[in-house]
Parts: sequence; structure tokens; C-alpha cells
Amino acid sequence: MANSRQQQAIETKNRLLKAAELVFLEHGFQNTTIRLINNKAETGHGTAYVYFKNKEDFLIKIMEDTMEQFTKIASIPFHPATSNEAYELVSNQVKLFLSLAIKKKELMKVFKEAIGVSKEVEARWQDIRDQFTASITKDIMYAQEYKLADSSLSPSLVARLWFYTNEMFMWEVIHESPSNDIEDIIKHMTTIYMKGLYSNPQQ
Amino acid sequence: MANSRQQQAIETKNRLLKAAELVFLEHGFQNTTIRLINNKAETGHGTAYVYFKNKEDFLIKIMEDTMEQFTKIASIPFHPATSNEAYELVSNQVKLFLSLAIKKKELMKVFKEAIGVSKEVEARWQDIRDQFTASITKDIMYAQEYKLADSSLSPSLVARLWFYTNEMFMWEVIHESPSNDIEDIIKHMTTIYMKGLYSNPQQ
Amino acid sequence: MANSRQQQAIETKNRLLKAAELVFLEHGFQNTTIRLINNKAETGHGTAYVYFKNKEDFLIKIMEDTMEQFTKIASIPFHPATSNEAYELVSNQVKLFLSLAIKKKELMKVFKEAIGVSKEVEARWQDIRDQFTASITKDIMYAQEYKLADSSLSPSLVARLWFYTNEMFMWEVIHESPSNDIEDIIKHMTTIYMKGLYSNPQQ
Amino acid sequence: MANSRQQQAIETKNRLLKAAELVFLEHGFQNTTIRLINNKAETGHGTAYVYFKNKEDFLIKIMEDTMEQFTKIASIPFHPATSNEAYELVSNQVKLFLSLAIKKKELMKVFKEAIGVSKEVEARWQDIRDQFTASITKDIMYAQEYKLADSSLSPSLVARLWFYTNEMFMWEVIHESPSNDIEDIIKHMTTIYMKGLYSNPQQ
DNA sequence: TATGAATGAGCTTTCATTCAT
DNA sequence: GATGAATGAAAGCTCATTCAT
Repeated sequence: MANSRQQQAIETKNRLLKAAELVFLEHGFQNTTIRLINNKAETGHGTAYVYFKNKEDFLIKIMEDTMEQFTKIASIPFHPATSNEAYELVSNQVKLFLSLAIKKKELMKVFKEAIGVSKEVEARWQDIRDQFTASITKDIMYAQEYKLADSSLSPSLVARLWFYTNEMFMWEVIHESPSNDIEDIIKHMTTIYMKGLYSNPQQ
Repeated sequence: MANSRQQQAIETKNRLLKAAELVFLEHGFQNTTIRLINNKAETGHGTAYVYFKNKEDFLIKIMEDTMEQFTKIASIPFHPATSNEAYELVSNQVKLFLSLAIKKKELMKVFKEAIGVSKEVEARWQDIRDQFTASITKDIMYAQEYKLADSSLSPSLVARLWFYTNEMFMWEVIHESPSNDIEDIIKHMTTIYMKGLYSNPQQ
Repeated sequence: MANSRQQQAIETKNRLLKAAELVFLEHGFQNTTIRLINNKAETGHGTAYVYFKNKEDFLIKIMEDTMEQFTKIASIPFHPATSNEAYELVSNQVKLFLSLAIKKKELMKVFKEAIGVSKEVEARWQDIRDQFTASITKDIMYAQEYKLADSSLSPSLVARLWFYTNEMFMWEVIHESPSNDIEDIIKHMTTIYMKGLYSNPQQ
Repeated sequence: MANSRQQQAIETKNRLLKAAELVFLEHGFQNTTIRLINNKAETGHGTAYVYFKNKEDFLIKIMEDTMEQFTKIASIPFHPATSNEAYELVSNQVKLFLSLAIKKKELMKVFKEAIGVSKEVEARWQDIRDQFTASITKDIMYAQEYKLADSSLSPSLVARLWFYTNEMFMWEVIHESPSNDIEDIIKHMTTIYMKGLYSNPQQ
């Protein structure tokens, strides 16, 4: 069959990807070498180079696959009728986001390391950030249109601010021993974001 | 004389530090080698090892010296009588913080790179974060005590949130071509932080 | 049909040869790889191996084809009646030889490189040298027979000497910026060869 | 002693050079690796790189040292009073040149290979050629001044021609089984160069 | 205190080559 | 006849680090 060759190639590539993920998890990004990946995949020294340019290439592929699950969360429909409803939707989204990150904890740590080390990975992460903020921007514009949110603020700037907060707490919670309970973090993030610190809550 | 020897040692150390800063600025953190630093300082291959364990050691010393100027901003007295006054004080502090970062732009980029690459530097950066958040925590507690800020929120958690926002926009602005004007960023950060997105400002 | 298969084989071989020449011209001999040739010919990785053992094999085939044009010059009939006539014939032959080399300049450079790098190519070039010197030897013997040339000298040794001179100036002129005008080179070569440096021409 | 360190460095460099020469003689230029040189010199893997950039660097140093002995031959005083005396001087010089080459046979073969393979070595060989031709040029000008040689010919062009002849026969004789006896080669070279092929010797 | 000669670990990378299809 | 997936050999090279002076 003509396809069996292609089939075999795809299988080899997947075996390499699986192996790469294991090696990254075991050794971290900086200590991973192409050699370790080939050893784990039980492929020849040159084989990894047939499919991937370097270890960044491996990581970016794994990162993209993983982050797809995150972007699904970002694209949850956001059409609140009231402030309270908005609060619920936003708070729920944060919860899903942080929970997924905790679930993928070890992998997220590898990504964090790789983002710091490799310009290429960092650029790819910035792309992912841009996807998130684009999605958040739309949500903010919806809320402004329906007079739920302050229309004098720039949606895209606020979107970045909001994503940054999410990202930073995400990096915090994936590390051992979070200083606070996740629910508490979510409550604080959402409250400040939506009501501000100096607004009097009793009113 | 014992003193002249001590004197010489201090001078050598300073010459190495000056050289290290220049090399870091020229080559970035990852591409800097102890050899380059020794060359720039015109000291022997073994000399750097007398004073510094490795290149992280060099960077941490430089980072601490630089961040001292930032902590001065964090420790500006914060005793607002009204919300408006609080807004002014906070907004001014952000402005000083971002302006200083922009002034030290190139060095901050090196720090960012080093934080990503080296666990040791990252840990030291976390210490610096803790200093900032401790200071912010105190300010929040003051505002809560005087009924200016929502007392139901955890001061330390809010402090982290607030510092994270500052930090992320700081990394944003030190890179070329910020998407927005600095004043705009400051206004948005401070507004969301203090009044929230979903509070209606006109009311 | 059996014939169409043969036909196809010949066409593939020719496509590979054409591609090899282009790749050699573009990358030189050492930087040429079988892979590059296959890519240029748009054939599969294994195809080149069906027709050629290695890149030397490609080059030797191309070199033989090219040098055929040179050997035509070597076999121009040489039957001078006088010294002057001999001078004219020899000088004309050199001119044709150098002109052809200049015309094939880029290819000759590749040959030169290949001769230096590969023992196999060098051996093949020695064969070509032998063809030339055999032809020159005959010419010298003719001149000696007709008392035009010094009969005490060994025709084959002189033939080698004469070919070496031609070859070396040939390598010189195919490189950019020859120090002298071609006509001048020809005049000097032929004069020294035929009359010597220390014979007084005016007498 | 302050010098003992320098002394040690010089000794190491010399040990490496000696080792390199042996390895080049044993394996030829292309098959020589820095690793083989380090092994032979019993130095660490990195030591060769302290003193030499790459294997070309090794070879060029060895080539320069060797060729110094050749340039001594080129600079033998040349002040003939008669044609015969000139013949004797020239013929003697060729003899010394070829004899030295034969003595250094194996090394010359390595140089030949290296010249063909490496642009850098080739360029260095061209420098050596230029030294020789400069020296020959002076000799020719002397002969022209004293009316021993044809003044209508360009000294530098003739010098190149003469050196090329010497060089080519040199490469010939360093290879096994020379077709002719060295004395014969010298006689022919010198005769053609000085008297030409078509001058009648009896006159 | 300062030096700098020497070390060696070990990863990356390329490519000719094979062989099942 | 043509293909292309897979292999693996092996050299280059860098740099932190040591230690005798």
C-alpha cells in the first residue's frame, strides 16, 4: 500500500514526540538533549533530525498541542445580562484555566523554563498570549456594549492586564505549596478585576 | 601592607563587576561566559573565580544593586486620606516604577533573560518580589484600616496581584514598541486595581 | 515495453547529470552532496545511487565530456615546414586551449578543486594529461625528424614540460584578474618553449 | 621562575606540532583529525585548540617551517658572467630544489593534498609561489641587464613560467616511479628554459 | 592575591548508504 | 526502475574549572 510508508513515518514522529515529552518531564528543558530523546524513542541518532530541527521544535509542538485545550476555555461564550452573571462567567473561566494548569502542572513547568531559555519558544508563547487577549478583548467589548463595563477603558489594554494576572497566578499555582487556596485566589482576582479594590462593596 | 592588599582586592572585584555588566549588556546572559568577563576586565582566567562562583553570581550582585533603586520607590510613604488621594499616590508610584524600568531598559532585559535561564537568579528575583509585596501589603492594610479599601480581601494576596500586574507591564514596556502609551497603561492599571472594570464610573 | 523502460532510465541518468553540473557550479565540489543533486534533479534519495557510485563518479563523467573538446585541439595536425610555421601552429594551439578554458572557466574551477580533493578524480586527470602529452610527443618527434627541433632532447619529457606550462597558465587564467594579458602569456610561453630565454633573438 | 610557565607552553605547542606532523604523514591531510593529533601528543581534548584554530592551522605552520629551507635555495646569489655560467647556476638551483623536495617527499605529498583541499592552505602556498617568483624575477632582470637574456620578455611572466615548470616536475618526482631520471629532467628543463626547443644547438 | 596552562565531558550535526516497498 | 524512511558513524568545538606557581 502507498500509505504504509507514510503511516510508518507518522508513527515514528509520534513515538519521538511521546519520548520527548517524557524526557522533558524527567530532565527539564535545559538538560534535555536530542540524544536523550532518540534513546528514549529507541530510534537512530539521525532520526530525530528527520522530523525536528532541534529541541525547541519538539517543545513548541508539544506546547501547541497542550495549549489547544486552554484556548478552548478562552472561547467559552460570554454573553452576560447582568454584572453578577458576568462575575460568575469570569470566575468560572478562571477556575477552569487554573485547574487545567494544575492538572498539567509538570508540563507547564517545562514550558515556563523553555520560555525563559529560548527566544523561539518565548515568541511562540507570545502568540498564545495574543490569542487569549484577542478572545478576552471581544468579551470586554461585549460587556461595554451592554453597559456592564466601563466604556472609557481600552478593551485590548484591559484584556492584556487581565491575562497577565491570570498568567502570573497560574505560574504561582503550578509551583509546589501555593500560599493560598485556589478558590481564594480566584475570588480575589475576579473581584479586583471587576469591582476594584477601592470600590465599597457594601454599596 | 595589609590594607593595600585589601584595597587591591576590592578594586579587582569592582573591575570585574563593571566588566561583567558591560559583557552582559553586549551579549545577553546566556551568551556571556566567564572568559569574556575576564577578558573585558583584563584579569587572568582564574581571577574571576576568586570572587565569584559563576556567572549567576555576577548577575545576582548586579541585579541586587540595581533593584535597590526600585525598592526605594516601593517604600514611599502611603497615607492617603481619601480615595482620590490614594489613586494619586498609587498612580504616581506606578509611574516612577515604570519610568525607572525604562531608564534601565537594557539591564532589565538581561535580568529577564537570566531569571528565565537560571533557577538561582529566579529565586533571587522571587526574593525581590517578596520585598515589594511586603511593602504593598502594608499599604493595603493601611487603606483597609481607614475604610478606603475593601476589608474583606486578603492584603497579601491583593499585594501579589498588584505587583504581578506591575511586573508584567514592566516587561512589556522595556521591549521596543509598546502597544500603548505609558500614561495610558498607568491609568488603566490603577483604575482597574482601584475601581474595577464593572463598576460604573459615572455613578 | 522493455524499450520505454530503457528510455526512462537514460532520461533519469541525464537529468541527474544536468543537475549535478548545476550543483557543482553552484556549490563547488566539496560542498556538493548527493542529496543536493537528487533534490535538484527532483529524484528520490536512492535514485542517484542507481546510476552513480558517488559524487566523484558524477564529476568524472562531466569532466570527461568536457575534456573531449580540449583533446580535439590537441589533435590538430602539426606538419610545419619551417621554424616560423611551427611557431605559428604552436602559438595558435595554445590560444585555442586557453580560450576554451576561459569559456569553461567555472567548470574548470570545479575540476581543479575536485582534482585536489579526490584521488580518483586526480587519477582521471592524469589520464587526460597523458593523452595530451602523447599527442604533443608525436608533434615533437615530427619536428625532430624534419630537423626543426633539437633531436638530443627526449620528446616525451619535453611534451610533459610543455603541457605542464600550459596547464599551470590555464589554472592561472581561469581565476579572476590574470596578472597579464592572454596574448602576452601566449607569446612568452611559445617563445621560451621554442627559442629559450638566453638565445639572443636579434642575431 | 617566571619563564617556566612560558617554557611549558612552548613545549606543549612543539609536542603538538611534532605529533601533527606524524599524524599527517601517517593519515594524509583529509583523514587527519584534531582528535588524532591530541591522542598522539598525549594532550587533553581541548589542548590543541589552545594553540591552533584547526588542522589547516597545524599544516600551515609545518608548511611554512619546511618551505623556509626551499626559499634559502631561491635566494642563492645569481651573478653569471656568461651564458654557460648562467646555465650552470640555474641547473644547480633546480637540482637543489628537486633534491630537497625528494628528501621531504612524504611531507610534500601531504602539502599537495592540503593545497587541493583547503582554500586557506592554497592561499598560503600561493604566497610561497610569490616569494619564489619574486626572487626569480630579480635574477632574470640581472641577466637582461647584462645582455645574457632576451630583454624583450617580461621578467615576472617568465619567472612564473619557470617556477611553474619547477613546481610541476617537483610534484612529479615526489611521486613513486618517476618516468625519468632526475638528472635528465634537470637537463631538459634548463635547456628548454634557456635555449628553447627550436634553436639549433649545433650553431 | 592573581595567574593561565591544561583538561575533558559530551552534544550537535551531517550525510552516505541501505533496503523494503 | 524508483523511492524515501531510517540509520549511525564520528568529528568539531566550547567552556567551566582546577591547580601549580
